[in-house]
Amino acid sequence: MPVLGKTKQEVLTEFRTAEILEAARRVFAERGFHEATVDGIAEAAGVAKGTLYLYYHSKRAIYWAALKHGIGALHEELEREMGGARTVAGKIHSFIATKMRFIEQHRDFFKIYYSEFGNAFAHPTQVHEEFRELYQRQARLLECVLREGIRQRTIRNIRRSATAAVISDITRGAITQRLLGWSKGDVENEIEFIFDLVWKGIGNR
Amino acid sequence: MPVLGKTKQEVLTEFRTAEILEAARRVFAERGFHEATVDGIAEAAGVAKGTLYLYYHSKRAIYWAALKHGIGALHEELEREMGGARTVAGKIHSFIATKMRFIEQHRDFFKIYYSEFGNAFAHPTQVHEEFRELYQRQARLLECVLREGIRQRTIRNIRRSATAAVISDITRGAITQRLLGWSKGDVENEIEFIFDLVWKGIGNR
DNA sequence: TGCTACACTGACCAACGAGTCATTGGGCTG
DNA sequence: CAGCCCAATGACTCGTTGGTCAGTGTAGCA
Repeated sequence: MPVLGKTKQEVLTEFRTAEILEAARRVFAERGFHEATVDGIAEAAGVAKGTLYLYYHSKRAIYWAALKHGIGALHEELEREMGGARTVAGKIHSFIATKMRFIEQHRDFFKIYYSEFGNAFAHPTQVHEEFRELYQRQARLLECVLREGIRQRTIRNIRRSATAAVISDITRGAITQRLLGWSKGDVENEIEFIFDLVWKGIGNR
Repeated sequence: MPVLGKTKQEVLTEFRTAEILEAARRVFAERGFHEATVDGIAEAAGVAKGTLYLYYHSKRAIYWAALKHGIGALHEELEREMGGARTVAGKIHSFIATKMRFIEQHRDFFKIYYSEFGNAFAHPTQVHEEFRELYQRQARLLECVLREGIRQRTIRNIRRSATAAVISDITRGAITQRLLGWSKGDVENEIEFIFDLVWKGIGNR
């Protein structure tokens, strides 16, 4: 009997799902998709292997769910933060800053996310397609802002989609370097540095 | 008996090695490290599996050798092309252009190279360390040019290493997008576009 | 208190693939 | 031409792991 909009089963499913996803994120981040074992995830989640298969039909499905969940959370945060900024420069700054800060809080997720770029070369199929979709949704946030900037003449009239890709790439690159421990130093400094470079690069004058 | 500087054995080893590496590059590029099988590589190379183990002691060793070989070739090309350019702007343009063009000729290698960035998260050890070394050797080529530009005042006085990383990242990003088929269009256009953005971003004025 | 439903368990299985090694055969030497 | 050497072979071993399913225990109900 459904009470308060949720049956007992729904509540349970939600709880287990969250538990498993959280463990999966940790294990996949630490070992990568192939080196991670389903047993390992089950142990980290504190359940038996069979239980995982009650909620996800395969190892890949678990991986994919963890990935999607993280991307969703990031996207929401980006929309919120960019929406809060008033100027074009502010929105672009916000994109870079939000993404860079989010990572410090969610290193595990980002390791999965970025390693998926590498893996994407190997799976030319369904998952790959869906991953691209999610990635480009982010790029589109930037494209909108760029369009506005060009209209206002604060930004030179350059190819929007290519420019959005470049901004994404720089941010992604900086984050990768940090995750690999190849660059340290204060995040906030890095944010300002990147924004400055970008803004000089795309701005009018 | 060594004749003309090479024994028969050396010639054979060289031949087999090249043969195997070429096949490995193809197979790893197509399937990724884990999904590729040693049997598959052997078949592609036209030899039996046992033969591979006469020349490399493990699957990883083959992978690593293929990766290193490609990085070496790219580095030589970069040095040559950048050395040929006379101005600072020319050298930076040359870095971007050489790398982007190289890819069109060596897509297989690049797929391995870039997927290694993802994999690097999982192997925090020896290989990872050596990979970083090779990556940073490339960044150093850029840093040198940046130093010169700053001295000449053609480039603003910005953090050299971070800037070098950014230029690498943009190029890498653009290449990744092409490899994944997410961006098409003429390579030469893309080179100009990226160079323009970079130069506006780092230049004085 | 007895019964049922079902979430959960973990021993088990089958497939797979890295790495081995006894055997082969072609080329070179004497 | 005999005989040896050793590169090449590929059937085999054996550890690993994704996925299964018969069995267990407990919460909730009558």
